[in-house]
Amino acid sequence: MPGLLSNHKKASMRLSFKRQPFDLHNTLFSGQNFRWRKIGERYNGVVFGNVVDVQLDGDGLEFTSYPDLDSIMGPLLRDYFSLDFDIDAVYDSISKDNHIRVAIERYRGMRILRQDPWETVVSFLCAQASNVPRITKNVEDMCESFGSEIGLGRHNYPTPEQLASAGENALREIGLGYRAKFLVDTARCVADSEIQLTQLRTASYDDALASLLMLNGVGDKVANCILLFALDKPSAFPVDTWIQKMLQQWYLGQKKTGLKQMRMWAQDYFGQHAGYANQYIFHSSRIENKRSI
DNA sequence: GGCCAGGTAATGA
DNA sequence: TCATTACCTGGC
Repeated sequence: MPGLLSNHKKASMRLSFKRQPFDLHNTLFSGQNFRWRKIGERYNGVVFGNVVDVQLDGDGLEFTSYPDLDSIMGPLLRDYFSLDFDIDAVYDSISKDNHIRVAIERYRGMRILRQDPWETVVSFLCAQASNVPRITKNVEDMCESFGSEIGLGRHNYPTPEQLASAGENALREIGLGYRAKFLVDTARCVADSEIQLTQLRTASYDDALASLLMLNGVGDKVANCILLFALDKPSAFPVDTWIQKMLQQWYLGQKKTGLKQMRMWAQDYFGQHAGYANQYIFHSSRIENKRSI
């Protein structure tokens, strides 16, 4: 159903980007965010409290938004999609060997989104020991049950206050399992301003990591996802089971090292944009694995 | 019908 | 510090 928003807004807006590679599909479906849906040639998602509908248009991104004006959403989406980010410079800096070069070549243009900190905390608390279909369902159910309705059939993430007052049992009822307690505990911390997530954008990597680790249910992996996808920490390097396997296969062999040690090794090896290397290794390993099943 | 998921916290050595 | 294990639930 293309033109989903056409009853509400006829105008659309186009954001151009300067001939840098941009792979919209793999950006939206590489496990950074779980709220985008492919509808025909277009992508429908919820960002900044709006239902947004986007499509690639040559070297530009065409979109419509509801309820806010496109002119307000334009700059926000330009930032969200990192359209002005010099991705080629990053490729140069992380191209340390053929493994990573092949991964980059395969998914050239896949970008790391600059997401809302709170939403990213919630997403990756839901993601632990789970899988993409289930995470997607959990997140959507949570938004429908506890988040405010926008219209066009979509809801916002619950705010920290909404999630805290929902309570652990209600979250278990919609299938979050043991993650329910982590979500409620963390929501309370944020609602009570025991942690200022957005301020962590200007903190150092080490300080922001230490702050996030104080949240119940946030360990090294989840914290690094939040740092990379929402808190402007390009060297963040989340080590999950996929990354672990690939690092062992490509670089470290089977010798046993702790996950944190692997993370630090990779940050040292790939440098200040290690997070981009992580995203390409993760995505290619997942696609490869799917093919072999 | 099991096994294992984009982990973490709580144990016990 | 390091290795184990319980924890919810649902894909596959």
